[in-house]
Amino acid sequence: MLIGEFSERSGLSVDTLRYYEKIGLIDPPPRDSGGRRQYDQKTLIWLEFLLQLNATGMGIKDRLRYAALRKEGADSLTARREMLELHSTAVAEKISNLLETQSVLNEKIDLYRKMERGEAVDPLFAHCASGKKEIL
Amino acid sequence: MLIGEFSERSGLSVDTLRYYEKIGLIDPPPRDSGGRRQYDQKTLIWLEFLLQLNATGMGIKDRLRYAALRKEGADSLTARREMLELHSTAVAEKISNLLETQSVLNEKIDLYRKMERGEAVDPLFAHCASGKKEIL
DNA sequence: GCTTGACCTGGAGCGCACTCCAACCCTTAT
DNA sequence: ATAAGGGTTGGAGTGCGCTCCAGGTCAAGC
Repeated sequence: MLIGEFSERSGLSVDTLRYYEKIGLIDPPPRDSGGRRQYDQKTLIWLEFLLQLNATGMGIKDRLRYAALRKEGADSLTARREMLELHSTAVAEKISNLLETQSVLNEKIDLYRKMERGEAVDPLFAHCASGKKEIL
Repeated sequence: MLIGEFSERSGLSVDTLRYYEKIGLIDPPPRDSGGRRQYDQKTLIWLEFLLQLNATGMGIKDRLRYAALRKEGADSLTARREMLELHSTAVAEKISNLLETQSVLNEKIDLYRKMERGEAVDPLFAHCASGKKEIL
């Protein structure tokens, strides 16, 4: 599979693919007679996993580290598991933060609805005589 | 309250505070006789809300837009509510993506545990005669 | 044989969100 | 009076993660 097709399948731009290769996230694939990159299915699967790490907020440096461990082979199994466990904890934390903040957001939305109906006044002005002006 | 104290209370660096002022996220506070910024409690509350938007992945541009609406006063109430609703939906999506990816992560961790105990073989090599080398 | 279009390289540029710096000014304590 | 420890400014620099570009090569179809 040439880079164009690989790009479509992975959802990454051609430039990004070459960039990932340059920085070492994916191995340089073999080339065809004309010097063009020939990607295979395995690389796609690997890349998709990388993208999931990415989607959960793992930065390039850590993905690089993970990729480097993977290249070391079976010896790095435990190290990789530990990395993933750490990351999983971080993701869990991120999720709970998001949940918490989302409830703040929804409370604010409710407040706004009430204010729109004139049923509430901006809390930042609740102590004032006139509750007309709002600032939240 | 001077910028140093405000910085500590908000958890933002002094530089970031001045940066936020420069780009318009927070209003220029009044100055004391010596030209030093004097922050008040309200700004702190507002800033904390901004930080929550930030924590849920709202970029500076959108926070700027929200800040601009807020400056318009009560007229922008509905617009702001709509912004928050959109954002809340985005956050919900983000949460569900994270949850999904987290389960992928945990499956992988389990697989690694099994591989470490020799109870499993790398799926990418399951079709091979020798399941010794692994690549996941 | 020529055009078209996808690929190649190295390197520059970009947008975000800060972060740091030099050079200066005030206030306060000694 | 002076030195320390805040504060001020404008502007440059940083790190991340791409993204774009010029100028070139190659393969396949008409």
